[in-house]
Amino acid sequence: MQDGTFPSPGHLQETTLPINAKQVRVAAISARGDAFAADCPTRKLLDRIGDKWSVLILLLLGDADMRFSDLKRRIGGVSQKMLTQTLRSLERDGLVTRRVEATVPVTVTYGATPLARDLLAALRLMIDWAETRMPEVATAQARYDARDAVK
Amino acid sequence: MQDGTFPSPGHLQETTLPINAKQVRVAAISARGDAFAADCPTRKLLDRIGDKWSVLILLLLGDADMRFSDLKRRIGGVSQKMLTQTLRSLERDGLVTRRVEATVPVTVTYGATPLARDLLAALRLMIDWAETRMPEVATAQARYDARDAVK
DNA sequence: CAGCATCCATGACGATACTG
DNA sequence: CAGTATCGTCATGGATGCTG
Repeated sequence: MQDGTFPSPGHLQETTLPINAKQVRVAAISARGDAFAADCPTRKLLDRIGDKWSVLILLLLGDADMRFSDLKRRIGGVSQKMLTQTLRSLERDGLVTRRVEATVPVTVTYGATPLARDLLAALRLMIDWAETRMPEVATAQARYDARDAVK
Repeated sequence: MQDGTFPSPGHLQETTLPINAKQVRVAAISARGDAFAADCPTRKLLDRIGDKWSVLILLLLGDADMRFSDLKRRIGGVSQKMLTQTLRSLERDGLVTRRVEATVPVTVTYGATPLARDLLAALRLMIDWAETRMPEVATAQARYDARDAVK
């Protein structure tokens, strides 16, 4: 607590009066949401993007609306529980729409919202990087491990 | 803009264990690198991007080289253990450089590699989305929770 | 300053069984 | 078909103490 560089976490950014220059700087950044501050809600977004399935789901729904079973079939290794859970979270965040048709059995179709479509540009760039630069990462890992093994 | 297809680096391997025969077939059929297959190495990249601190670290190092203590000070809430651990992983992946100066006490400076700089474009787009669209997400959450509370 | 080693709580996640 | 409910496991990551 004596390092006191950041305002104590636990609450959303408050209207605490800046006392010194450092806090003024932090406050200025926070005006737009500072992902580096521990108490910024942006962290929640990173956590969401960071979970195991959100990105894959969004990428699929970015191409076309899909039914639950289609998503499950398309995403290798996802459990029914996690697919449901992740879809609920994405729906809650306003990134995914859920449409229910009262057929028998019931038909549920998911889609990406306009909000999600803007995010998709970034996600596609990310996946694109991952798929094209993967060999370089593998090479770097091999070299690191080799050097590590020698020692 | 979006073509819906990913460039094919053609890095299909059978090193990871498949879940069942059907998924093996799916992975084998897809001529393009398919991030949706359970055994695609791209998943590993997503996991890395997805951990709690990698993105924040990379974003900081994308702006300027930084020392360990600077990173720790700048990233709110990160523990020394996780900062070290994440930096090691990033270094192993060839995304971060580590330079040690034999001063007393020792000085360690981290930086982003060219490989990481290409990824940074995507990460910045992502953070930018998060920081600007956060209000819309918050609104969506509030509405979802309200509807949920009624029932 | 920049770590490493250890203990431990949390919760993310998978497997399984059941339902409208 | 598209879930809900429950249980168990395991990795993530925080707290703490020690070091060159």
